[in-house]
Amino acid sequence: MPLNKIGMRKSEAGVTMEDLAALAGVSKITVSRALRDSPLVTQDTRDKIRHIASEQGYRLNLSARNLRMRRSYSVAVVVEMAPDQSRPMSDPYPLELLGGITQELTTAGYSVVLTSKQLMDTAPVQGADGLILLGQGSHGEAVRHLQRAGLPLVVWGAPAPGSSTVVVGSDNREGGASVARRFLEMGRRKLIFLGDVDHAEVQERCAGFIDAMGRQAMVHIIRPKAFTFEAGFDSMVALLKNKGAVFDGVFGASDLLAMGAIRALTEHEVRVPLDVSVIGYDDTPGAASFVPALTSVHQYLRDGGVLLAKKMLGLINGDSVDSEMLPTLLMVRQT
Amino acid sequence: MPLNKIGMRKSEAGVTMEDLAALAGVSKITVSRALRDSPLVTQDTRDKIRHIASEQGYRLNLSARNLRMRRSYSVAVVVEMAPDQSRPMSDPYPLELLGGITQELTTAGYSVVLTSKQLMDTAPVQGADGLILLGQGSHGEAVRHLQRAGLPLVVWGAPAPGSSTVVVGSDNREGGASVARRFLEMGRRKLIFLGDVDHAEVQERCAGFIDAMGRQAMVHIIRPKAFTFEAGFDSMVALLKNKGAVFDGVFGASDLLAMGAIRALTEHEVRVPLDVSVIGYDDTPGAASFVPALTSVHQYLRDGGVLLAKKMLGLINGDSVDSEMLPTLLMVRQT
DNA sequence: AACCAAATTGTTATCGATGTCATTAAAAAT
DNA sequence: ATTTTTAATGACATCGATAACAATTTGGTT
Repeated sequence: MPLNKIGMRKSEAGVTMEDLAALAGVSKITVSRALRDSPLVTQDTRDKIRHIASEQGYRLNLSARNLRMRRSYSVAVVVEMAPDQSRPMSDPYPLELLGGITQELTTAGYSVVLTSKQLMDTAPVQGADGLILLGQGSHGEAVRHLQRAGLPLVVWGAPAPGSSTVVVGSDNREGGASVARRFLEMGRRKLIFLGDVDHAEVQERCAGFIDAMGRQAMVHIIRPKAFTFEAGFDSMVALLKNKGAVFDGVFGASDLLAMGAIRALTEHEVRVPLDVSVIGYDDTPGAASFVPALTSVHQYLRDGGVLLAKKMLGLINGDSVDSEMLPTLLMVRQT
Repeated sequence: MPLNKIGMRKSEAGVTMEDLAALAGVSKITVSRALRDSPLVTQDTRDKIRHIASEQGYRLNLSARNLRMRRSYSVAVVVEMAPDQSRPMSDPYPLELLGGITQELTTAGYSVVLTSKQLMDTAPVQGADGLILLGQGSHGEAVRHLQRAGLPLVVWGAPAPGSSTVVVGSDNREGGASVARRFLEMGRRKLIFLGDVDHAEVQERCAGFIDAMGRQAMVHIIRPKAFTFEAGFDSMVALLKNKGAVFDGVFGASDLLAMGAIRALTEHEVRVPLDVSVIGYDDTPGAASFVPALTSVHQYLRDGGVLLAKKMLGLINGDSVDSEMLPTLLMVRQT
């Protein structure tokens, strides 16, 4: 081990396996084995080496290991990190997904490298062992472009019919269906679906909603462009102006849309939920504390993140991996 | 260059500088220099090498470079990624900060590695060249523990008086002051501050608010524990029950608190902003579309992220770096 | 033409960890 | 006691890039 004049480890340079080897009186390969719990080394020496290592504050040099292993042990996650109204995933959501992803991947010994679409051609991304895409939908050129790179790829969102891309998402179809069942239970038969069905996930919610409803109710679709409170408010005001429109239930494709709708209804003397029942989607933190407390479809986003990560590890590992949808839960509250 | 039987580059293994060197008829160090735009190599050979590189789809092996450079060129960012009501930063915010950080660091050639508090002892974090802490306040044992590690550290939040930690945050004091000025302008003199002043950032907002107000107005402080809509609603209801309380302005330490307060006021036949004016903090996406549109203090969080990153690069670079507060902007709307 | 300075390019060693194959020590079998 | 197995450890080469220094070429001078 390199020593300086006063017998200390040379500067802050960091302890290497070689240093540990010298201290333990073994070769560095033995140190390597010991630290990796290889059965090729005696329990005794293993313990001794581990002890010295922690004593010396040894840290594995990832660059060295990764170079040798010809792997980066890192996964790049692409998120859109600028605010954008035209998204159904309201903003807290990517963070929860990220939480799940990070937990799972880090525990498995991988680094999670954060990027945005614009930065995808940079070295850290290209060197990653895999790529997770959040938020911008599962189809579109972005995905196709990425697949060409040949990297393991997992996407959050709604699955595209013909595509072989591995997609993880919450089961929007079933989520929509659960709302339908709730309305039926409550005897609501003239319903409004509020949301931009051009968006894949919203389309699923709508489809599940209508399918489950069958011929038991009428559904009218209104398509605001954004997913905001304001959009919901405006759409509902417009609808209320049309005296011919009669309805007793509104399904908003996002909580904000639903809240905006409730506000509009209330201001027009329509009582929620007495006259009209309203259900939202996402179960945003605000939903429970809204007045009246909003009934909403909850998504297990942290679990979604964990699952995304598991699929990614599977792909990296060469397993065959399928898309998977997570269950949702209808949180019944006042509306 | 290693060739296989049919004269192709060996498998997917990846092109190395050595391969490029062989193709260009130079040595690999020349390739290295050319790709780094070193002035030590002729324009001609540089062009030739760059051309071959892109033709071959060459990618720099970061592990190899980092090993050699004894650096990781990565910065770990610690975020709390589970939802938590006791935070003033409402959830979208970390994401915007992350956006700014990622943009700046990635552009500077660094990877952004995501972690949470629980995972801070894992290899990717320990190997990082620096650490950015978001959200959990600038003081507390977490920071002290981290500083012991000797890594460059930058924190988002309110600066602690005696501490030498580099802190970046938005100027909560000035934000509070801007609210005070607005109330004075509107002739409001009996004011309520709504927020948990135990929290450092909120305390600053409150202090700036009261200071700027001077003796021109009375301020009564109410301290809900959470930062939610509900907390604001409940606090306000409690206050309204107390018939003795007279006030014409409310400053909420978060938009949700303010919105909750407005809701409570409205339900008690108090007109906003006619009878009572309400101002929030954060300028959440929902603020502008709230009905009535909420006046709120806007923070430039993306810029904050960029600044955090710049400070970090400075520290890594050995520069002396100071804490810095970002300006805020009062978005005057209806309330 | 001879020579020196500057501009280019190349050689060798190195970063820290790990796979391969060789070697030694210990245990088991004859 | 000697050979055979088995277990434990070690020497060497290697991953891909770069710094330090050496070698070569080029151009300009006298």
